[in-house]
Amino acid sequence: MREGPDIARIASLVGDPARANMLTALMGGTALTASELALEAGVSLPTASSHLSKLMEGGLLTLASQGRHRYYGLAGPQVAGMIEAITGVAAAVGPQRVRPGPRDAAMRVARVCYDHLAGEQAVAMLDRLVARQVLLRDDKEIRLGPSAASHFAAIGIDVASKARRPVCRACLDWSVRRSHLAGTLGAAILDKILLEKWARREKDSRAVIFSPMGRQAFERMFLG
Amino acid sequence: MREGPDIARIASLVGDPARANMLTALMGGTALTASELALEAGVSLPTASSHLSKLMEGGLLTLASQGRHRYYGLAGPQVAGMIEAITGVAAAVGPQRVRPGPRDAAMRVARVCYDHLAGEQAVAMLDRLVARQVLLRDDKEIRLGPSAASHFAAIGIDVASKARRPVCRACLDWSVRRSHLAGTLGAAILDKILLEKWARREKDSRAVIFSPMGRQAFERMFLG
DNA sequence: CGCATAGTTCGTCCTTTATCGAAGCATCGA
DNA sequence: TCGATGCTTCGATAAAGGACGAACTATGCG
Repeated sequence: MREGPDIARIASLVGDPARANMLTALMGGTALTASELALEAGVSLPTASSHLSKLMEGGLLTLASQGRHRYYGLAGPQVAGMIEAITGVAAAVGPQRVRPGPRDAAMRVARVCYDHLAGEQAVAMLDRLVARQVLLRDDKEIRLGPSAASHFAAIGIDVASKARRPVCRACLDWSVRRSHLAGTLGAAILDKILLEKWARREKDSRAVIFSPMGRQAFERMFLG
Repeated sequence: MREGPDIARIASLVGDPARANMLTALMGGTALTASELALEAGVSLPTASSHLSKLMEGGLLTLASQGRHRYYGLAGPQVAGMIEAITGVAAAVGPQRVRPGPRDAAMRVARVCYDHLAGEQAVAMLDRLVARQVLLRDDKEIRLGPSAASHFAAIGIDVASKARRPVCRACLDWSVRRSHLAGTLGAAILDKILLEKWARREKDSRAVIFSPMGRQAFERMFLG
């Protein structure tokens, strides 16, 4: 009964625990089926289906049907950004969660944030790239340094801006409370990490686990 | 029953229409009393009071008691950023609101976004400052240009970074879908506009109305 | 064609919570 | 000290919406 966009409608979609768990799961970047999301949210299939249709109707999800599988994914970076913003507030406002647990510890070290790497590793990487002046940062803004093109070309990443999306963007890390690298460059680096099998995705989690070899390679490449 | 920060808890706080209206009202940047917020949200005083204590408990608001008045305000820029992010998704997802109305038209032109200016005017200003190289922008990142210090000093704004907050930050405008200027510089410019009485705040709204004289002065200063 | 798997729809139960009137505190002004 | 105003707490009511089992639809496989 007031102005502007219907913010309560969107927020209440995220405000249900089952739906919040689904959205959080989808922050991993890969689309999931209804059954997987039901498991993830800890509800029955019918319940999950009902939630999913609400999220669809609200425009927060996209649906890709492949045979008898229906893959649900986040509707876009804007939605992902909103989830991260809410996560940030939730983390800042109340460490009233007890039991950090081993799952959370791994998440703090390295995890996927929609399409790029987040966590302590990612924050350290950005710090190092800035210290070496591959990237330049003024406060929270990041841009490419003079040596960036050749530096990333050497490891097979083309830094020439192609998409409408910014090449590098700062993304506030909810666990460390400092920025890590997002944007197409952040996404490309995560691709590289997984392609080279330096790390693997933990099943049913956003956590990213580096192998000992992979960690060395990553550190040589980005933290050296 | 899963990982990380309790995002559903925060989102459900914003997910109630009455509370959403209150938070939207507080995006104006000024703290308001419980009665004002009750009016704003269209609910009775007891109902508003109940909502406010929930928002307080959730850590989204701060409270300043002055005599028998109790002023509620947003807990900080992080909360404001979250609200803007949700607003952005809501605006992108569904222009299913009919009746844009005169209120909304004014809002699109110029409005307050927590502590800085947003809307078409603000977007135009940022564009112009970038074109004149007072500010430099790479994609979505903004930093000061060489002439920035002297340029802003001339109109009484000290650009030397003092607070922990970044001097300039990009903030995505939900109506125009492009960035405007936030950060301490954005806040200082809004202060200037109101101090010089180039514009006034519309009562009970985030809209900012420029006077004819004020508009000229503003354009001379920032769009010239 | 028939069975198995993936998913949605329907009907019903039940918890959650938003709402307001009335009464209770607290602070100000005289 | 005594109203008056601003706000909160209490108690009762009503409505919204989340949960699941059972039945239904659709796709794939043999």
